[in-house]
Amino acid sequence: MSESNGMKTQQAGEDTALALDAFLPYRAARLATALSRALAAQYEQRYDISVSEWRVLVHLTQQTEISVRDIFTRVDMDRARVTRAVQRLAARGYVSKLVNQDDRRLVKLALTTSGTALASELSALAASFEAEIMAALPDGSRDLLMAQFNRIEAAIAPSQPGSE
Amino acid sequence: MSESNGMKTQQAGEDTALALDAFLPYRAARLATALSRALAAQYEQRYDISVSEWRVLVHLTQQTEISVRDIFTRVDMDRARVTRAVQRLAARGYVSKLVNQDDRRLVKLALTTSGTALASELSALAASFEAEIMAALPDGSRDLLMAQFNRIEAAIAPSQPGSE
DNA sequence: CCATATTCATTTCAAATGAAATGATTGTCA
DNA sequence: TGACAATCATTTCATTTGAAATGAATATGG
Repeated sequence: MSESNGMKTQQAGEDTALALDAFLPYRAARLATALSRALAAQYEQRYDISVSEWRVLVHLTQQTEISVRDIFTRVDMDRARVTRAVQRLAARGYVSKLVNQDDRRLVKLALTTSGTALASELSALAASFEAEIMAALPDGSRDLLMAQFNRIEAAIAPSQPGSE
Repeated sequence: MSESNGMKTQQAGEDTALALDAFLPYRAARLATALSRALAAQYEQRYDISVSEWRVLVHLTQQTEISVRDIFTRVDMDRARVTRAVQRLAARGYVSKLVNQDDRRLVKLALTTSGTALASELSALAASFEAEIMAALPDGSRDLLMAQFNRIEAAIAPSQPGSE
C-alpha cells in the first residue's frame, strides 16, 4: 500500500453514532453465525454434511413426499441451494428423488432408510446442542425468544416485496 | 431427471422429529437474513453500499484510527472481507487508508468527510428501521433481547476453538 | 384444441466468500 | 546482532452463492 492521501478525515459526531452492539440486525446476524458455526462444528466433519444439507434432511423429517419448492418456501433457502443440497444427498443415498406423476414438473423427495437414520442422529445432536445452550438461560426463555422472533418477522414482512 | 430408483423410503419416527420452527439456530438464521435483507433493501441501491461496507462504515463511526484487525475481531467478518470492503470504500473516497507509522504492518483507517456524511445518513436510516420494528414489540423488549443474545453467545463461546 | 402464460427444477454465470498462501514488518531470544 | 517466529494486510484459488436463463410440464383463455 502506498496511497499517501491528503483526504481530510473527521470523527463522527456523537449524535450520529449508532451503537452497533445494541443494533438488532447486526446482533441477530452475529448470533446466527455463532450458533450456526458452533453447531456445524459438531456434524460437518463427523457426517460430512453441510448446513444446507442439514436443513433439507431435517425438513424431510417433518414432512415427506415433498417437492423442492415446498422446502425452499419454508426454509429460507433459494431454489438453487435446495436443488444442490438435494443432489448431494441423493448422490449419497440419503434422499430419494422421484418424479411426481400427478404433476411431472414436481419432484417427490423422501428420506431413504439410511437418510432417516442419519437425520435421527443429527436431530439428537442438534437437540442436545440446543438444550445445552438453553440451560444457560432462565426458564421460559425459549418460548419468549420464539415469540419475540415471530413478532419481529411479522413486523418485517408487510413492507417486504412479494416473496418472489 | 430420470434416476428411477428403487430405494426404500421411510417416514422418520415421531420420536426423532426436530421442530425446525422452534429450533434456535435455525430461527436465529432466519431472523438474521430477514432483518438483513429488509434493511439492505433500504440502502443497497440508494447508496450502492453492501452489507460488509455498511458494517465497516458504522464501525468507523464508533472508533477511528483503527486497523483492519480491529474491525474483523469485533465485527464478525473475516480479514479478507474487511480488506475488500475497505478497498471499495477507499476507492470511493469514504475512507482514508494510511500506514500506521508506529507499526508499519498496521493500517490506519478513518472516515473522510464524505464518509462521515454517508455514515450519518445510513445510521439514521438504520435507527428508524430498527425503531419501526421495536415498536411492534412490548416495551423493554430490546434490552431483554440483547441480554438473551449476550447469554447465548456466552454459552457458545467456551467450547469454541480459539478465535482464530 | 391451440397459442400463450405460468410454474417447476435445474443450470449457467458472475460475484461473493473464506481458507490458505504470500509478502512485508515487527517481536523474541539465544 | 541475527536467525527464527509471530503478526498484519493482501492476494490467490477453489468453492459457494444467488439472480437470471433454460427447458420441461401444466394451466389458461380464446
